[in-house]
Amino acid sequence: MAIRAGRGLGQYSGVARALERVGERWALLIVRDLLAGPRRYSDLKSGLPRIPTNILSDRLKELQESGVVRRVPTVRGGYELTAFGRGLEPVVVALERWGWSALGDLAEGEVLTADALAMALRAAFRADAAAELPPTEYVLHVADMSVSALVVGRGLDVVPVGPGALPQPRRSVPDVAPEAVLELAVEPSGFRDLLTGLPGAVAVKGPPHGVTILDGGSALLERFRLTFRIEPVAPPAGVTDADATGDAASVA
Amino acid sequence: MAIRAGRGLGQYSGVARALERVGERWALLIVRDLLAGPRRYSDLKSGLPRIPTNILSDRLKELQESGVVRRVPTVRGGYELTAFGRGLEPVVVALERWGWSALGDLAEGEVLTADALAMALRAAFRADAAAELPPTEYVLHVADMSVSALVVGRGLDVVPVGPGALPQPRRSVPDVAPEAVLELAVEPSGFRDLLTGLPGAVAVKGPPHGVTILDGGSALLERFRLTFRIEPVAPPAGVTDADATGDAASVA
DNA sequence: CGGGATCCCAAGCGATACTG
DNA sequence: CAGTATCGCTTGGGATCCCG
Repeated sequence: MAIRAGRGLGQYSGVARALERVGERWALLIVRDLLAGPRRYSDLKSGLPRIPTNILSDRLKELQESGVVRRVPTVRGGYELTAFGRGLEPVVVALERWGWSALGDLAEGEVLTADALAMALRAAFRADAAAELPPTEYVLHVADMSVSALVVGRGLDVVPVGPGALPQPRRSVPDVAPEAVLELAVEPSGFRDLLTGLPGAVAVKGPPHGVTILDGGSALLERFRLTFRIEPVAPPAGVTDADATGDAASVA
Repeated sequence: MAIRAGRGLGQYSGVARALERVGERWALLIVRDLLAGPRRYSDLKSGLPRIPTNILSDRLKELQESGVVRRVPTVRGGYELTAFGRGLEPVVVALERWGWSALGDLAEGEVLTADALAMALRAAFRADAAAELPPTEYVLHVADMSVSALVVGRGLDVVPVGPGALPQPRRSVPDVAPEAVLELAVEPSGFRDLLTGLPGAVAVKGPPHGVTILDGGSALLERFRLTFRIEPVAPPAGVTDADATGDAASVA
């Protein structure tokens, strides 16, 4: 048990305490997926293709000991966040927003999962802008998965649709029928531009590359872009050698 | 290139990109300290007593390659955050707030540094409450170090005072003379209660244990507690055994 | 068949020593 | 003071195997 002494960061600090609990590799990605709802072991594994199974098992055990994750009693292999674990949402959202500026292009072998998509939408959500718009449902199809985002007032509820596991009935927004529905087919490459682009650009240039409107008008797409937007923080500047941040692709 | 294959998380996601850049051990603690201002190698080393020097060297190199950190040209061994790196403040603040709920007591061998203190104050800052209070300076003495927090309207500027390195003249708040100054001597143990306690408690019970007013009245202490407060998110509940998971100190 | 546990190897981390 | 070099140990990665 003297091992534990080596693990601590030796700091009496909230940041250090947080990192001791969820700072290990893969831990916050597991939390990200569980923020979308309860998941089974195999769901987590398939959503995180590069994680070795023993590491996933270890992390889940550690996260349970930290009080971040608990097992779902009724479901074999089911895991969910505790209230304490759900408190990590601001952390994950902040990471998502910051990392967005360094997203670059889809690299080979990288996956885009429904849970990652859901978190991106949560991080991009503008409650202030949404509050002035009528209740709307946005359905996004990316590759082989789909997510539905229901926006009512300042509330947002994102649920993965399709092969997602453990269907959760809880909708955190009031049960109102949306005034309108926008349905988009999005290429993984166009997904970044969809959330990054400036509002108003649709009216001028139409949908970004890789985005097709399946249902709804371009006015609804504009509404989407007012509701969901991630402001780039600052370019990863000052890099001496090449890094893979290919944000130069979008020629202005 | 093959190196990257092993390191990458294989996810096209902002969270994954962020973790690939600042998810390594110690990285976010280095960022935390640099958020307080430029620091020299030795400052970072002494603020992070448990970090091996080669790891500090490696992390600084990696953070420079990621565009998070740059060297201060005029100072030997000086480092500072880039604009991109300063964009991590919401991440660090969110971690600080969450980790605060799991802070526990000061464990043996743990240090409380001025930079950690400054980040705690930043995370605890309530701009809404501060906006309705007159400009105030708060000086905290903890162990052998001191920090000064100047609050003007919704603005906050925290500077470590004393043996801190690279004195930075920049004050982000307007240069107003504070209407009042509160000076506190705080034990490391009392520091947590000072930021966690509910407002109003001072009037009833006086200062928390381990907090002594050196200058200013208890009304100013109440002002402090309105201005700086970290709401606990939720207890690290649901743990099977004691909540001492992660720390070796089994002693209560 | 899904949910993990066990191996082995490589890479990362930690402590110390050493150099410009 | 600001790192680099080296070494043993711990951890993560990948494949396999076991158990219900």
